[in-house]
Parts: sequence; C-alpha cells; structure tokens
Amino acid sequence: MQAEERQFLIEQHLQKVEFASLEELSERVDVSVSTVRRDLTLLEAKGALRRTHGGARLVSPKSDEFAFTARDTHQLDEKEVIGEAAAALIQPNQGVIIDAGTTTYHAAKYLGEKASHVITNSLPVANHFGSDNSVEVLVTGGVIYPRLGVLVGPLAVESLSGMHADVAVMSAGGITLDGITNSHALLIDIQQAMLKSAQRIIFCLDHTKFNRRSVSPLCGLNAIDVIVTDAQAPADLIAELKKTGTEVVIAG
Amino acid sequence: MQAEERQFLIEQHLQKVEFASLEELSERVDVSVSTVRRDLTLLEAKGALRRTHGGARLVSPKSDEFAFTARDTHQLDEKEVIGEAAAALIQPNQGVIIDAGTTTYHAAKYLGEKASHVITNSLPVANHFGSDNSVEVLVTGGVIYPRLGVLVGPLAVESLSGMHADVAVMSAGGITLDGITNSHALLIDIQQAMLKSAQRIIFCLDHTKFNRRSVSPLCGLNAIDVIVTDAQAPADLIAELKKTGTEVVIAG
DNA sequence: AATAAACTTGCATTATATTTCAAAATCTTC
DNA sequence: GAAGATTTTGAAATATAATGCAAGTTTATT
Repeated sequence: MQAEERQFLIEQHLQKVEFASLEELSERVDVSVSTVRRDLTLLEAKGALRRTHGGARLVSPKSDEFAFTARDTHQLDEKEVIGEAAAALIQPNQGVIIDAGTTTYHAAKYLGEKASHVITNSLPVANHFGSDNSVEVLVTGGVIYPRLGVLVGPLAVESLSGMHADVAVMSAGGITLDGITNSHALLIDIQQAMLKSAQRIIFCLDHTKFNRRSVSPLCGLNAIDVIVTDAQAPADLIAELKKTGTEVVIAG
Repeated sequence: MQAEERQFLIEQHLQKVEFASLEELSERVDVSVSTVRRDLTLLEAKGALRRTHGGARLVSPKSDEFAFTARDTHQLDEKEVIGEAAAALIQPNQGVIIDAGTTTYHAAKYLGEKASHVITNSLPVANHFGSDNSVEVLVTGGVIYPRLGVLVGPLAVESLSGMHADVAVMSAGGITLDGITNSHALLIDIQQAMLKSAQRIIFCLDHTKFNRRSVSPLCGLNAIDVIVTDAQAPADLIAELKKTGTEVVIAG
C-alpha cells in the first residue's frame, strides 16, 4: 500500500471514530506502529488531526453543534450587537418570525421572553428557545440543510405561508440599491414566504453585506421596513436607503 | 482507551447526568479512581466541569440543551442498549421515522448513516443528525413542547400525514395486553400519524413501561411489529405478546 | 470531637514517545 | 535492466509520560 493511501485511510477512519489508538490504526492499515506514528505526525502538521498519547483524535469533532463557523471574534461581536439592536426593535407580546443565520440567532438570544410567539426555520434558534416555556416557538417543517441547521424545502415554505407574525427578523447575503440578494436558492422561497407572512420586516445586515450582490434576488428595498447594521456600513448607501423610506438603525 | 477519549467520555456522561461520583466514572471508563481524579482536575482547569467531594458536576446546571437529565445512571444505560438494539433492526437505506423520547434518541445515535432518510419531530434527534450530511433529515413542523424538545400540534400531524417511511421507531408511556398508552394527548395525534405513515412499527419500551397504563390510548397491539425492551421486562407479558404475533427483542 | 469517606502526594510500575540504526523498498542514473 | 543513492520502514534502546497503589492529610457528617 502507498504511504499516501495509508494516510488517507487513517484520516478517513478517524472521521468515523473520532478517536483511534495506535494499535488500532496499525492493524487497520497493516503497518507497524512506528510507521503509524510517523504518519500521524505528518497528518498533524497538515492539520488533519491531533496526536494524543496512545493515538490520535479528530481536530473538528463532529459531535459539535451547528458551528456557525465564526471566523473571527471581532465580527462575531459586530453580529452580536446587530442582533441586540434588532431585538430591541421588537415590541412586547409580538409574534416574531426569525430567519436562519448567525445575526438573527443573536437577535433571538437578546429577545428573551419579550415575544409572545416565535416562528423559525432555524434549529439553533429553536434550540435556544427550547427550554424556555414562556415563549411559544413554532418550528417550520423541512429538510435540515447540513451544518447550518436550517430547515429548507417545500414543507418549510408551506408551513410559513399559513402563518402570520407582527415582525420578521431576517438576514441575507447582500444589499444594493436594486434590492436584497441571497446565496442559496433554497432559502429564497422560504424567505419570501416569511416576507409575506410578516407585517414589519427587519433585516440584519452587517457592513460586509453592503454593495454586495449574491446569486439570487430576494426582494426589493420597498419590501423592507428597517435595516439594522453596524457603524462600518458605507454612509452613502445608507443615505440612499433612507431616501427610499427605509429606516436604518446603526447598532453599537 | 486513550486519555483524551476517556476525558471526552467523562465530559459527555456528565452532560447527561449532571453529577457523577468517582466510582461511577471510574467504572464507566474502566480506569482507577486516581486516574479519574486526575482527569477531573484537568477538565476542571479546562472549565468543563466542577470537582466536588466524591465526584464532579456540570458547571452550568441550567443546560439550555434538552437535557434528558436522567438521575438514575443505570436506567440510562438500559435505554441506551434498547436504542442500540432498535437501531440494529433497521435495514440499510431505509426511511425511518423517529419518535420523540430518550430511548428513540439513543436509537437515532446508533443508527449512524444506515438510514437513507430520517423523519422526526424531536429536536434532539434533529440536532444529532444536523451536522451529518450523509443522511437526509426531515423535521416535521410544530410547536416546541418545552424542555423535551418535541414538536407538537397540527403542523406536526399534517406534515407527517403526507409522508411515508419504511420503519417507525417509537416510544410510549405504557403497555398492557389492551394496547399501548401514552401520557400527553398532544403526542397521541402525532404518533398515530407516524403509525399510519410507516410500514413497520418498532416500539422501544423499557421494563418500567410494562403493565403500566398511561392516560390516553395510542394503539392496539396488532399495530405493532416489534417491541424492543430490556432483560427486566416481565416474562409473562412478553409471552402473551409473542402469542399475539408481536416480535419481541430483548436488548443487552 | 470522632469517624469515615474522600483527597493529596510520592513512588513503583506500566505504557507510550522519541531516537537511532539496519534492512527493505523505491527511485536515479547510466 | 543493474548499481548506487535515497527514502521508507520496522525494531531496538532510551527517555518521557501516564497509571495505580499506598502513605498520610484533609474534608464532611454525626
């Protein structure tokens, strides 16, 4: 067997078992433990795994929850304050639709028990309210979009169409003067259903979303009531948005 | 077993039971108490838990997860083996409906990537498969029943009625010769929809459920194909069940 | 304060890592 | 295709870390 193939097998096996001893791996790929050791040091340098005493373990344990793959802490803070500001816009006892996404998730966190009922297609949001029995949480049906924990598909759209809410807290991939765009076509249908079902539309968009155009168009600017963003959002576009009658909230 | 894996298991176990004694942990991971002590000091430094006299407990006792906080470890193991046995009954590439409940959750865990698609109204089950993109997971809509993380209500029933699966892995509150009963009326509708949508019905019922009658009737014995239970289930009732043509699997 | 259980510390034992080296396999070069 | 160089491999020896045990010490409980 080739060294490369062997290392690939080791990597693959670890994906399944998360932990593996040297003995185990040595038997599996039929080489001495010495060689496995060497392979492991190489794979560790490559970043595929972490060596431990007696074996190796996966770097990114799959047992983790939906990692919203937060890239850097700084932007995470931004998203958090945007979420907080969005939550502040909600009146007590309103019905709130919460879209899937990191920022909207933070909005959900800061919402506390203010909303009387919450409608969402995001599993992380659902989980957050799960242990809270003061808020009625309605989860749309749908197929789980892996890693993000979003419920997508016809069932999600259907269940949203039959509902009504006072506010929708949404997010998207990009905003220009032409309107709002998003990356996944699967999400568009669902978000449009959300837009229809809610009276007031709040979009959470950090500054990186401004002047960016994603794959699919979601809606025009006239569909939006409020945009919540951070201080770094471009002033010119914000001014234009305000001209069109959209309320803009700068968080932080 | 290697140190890292052991510590991971300790952490994981504590997630379930909130508190565990040294003896308990020592037996569980099969090392001396001294080693467990050392592990605990490490994990405490990491912030994963808090050492106490005689054991360790979770740092955040108010786990926002759907903790099936089973105090009794022994029964937790029982439910786990029942779940494992139930999962073993599933053929590769089948479509599986998974009911809400501790035992069925364990079945989901042991199911791995065997099922081609999974239908569930349980948030813990949905979360478990969430990061796994080899299985298509369909979540029914519905209102979250607090603390348990079950989706209930008309939306859940509706979404289930339109579906079909090869097998349903179910649980309930009690079983007698008259049939199966469950506690929450809200769940009954959903479970009946599950029964209709699946070709083969597997019920996971630990011994405590035998000869017990819960509030609402769910279905007769003829609706069931297989019952998975543990060794402590009463032999006489099992014999009677077998007479009626129900397959009974004793796990463990 | 007495007592039993649980904790800490130090040490011998065992397991795992690293280093080193010779044999085997692979690759060059002609 | 063969001789030599290079890399890879497996096995020894040595170094390091983890484990279990037993000593004495501390902590909870009556």
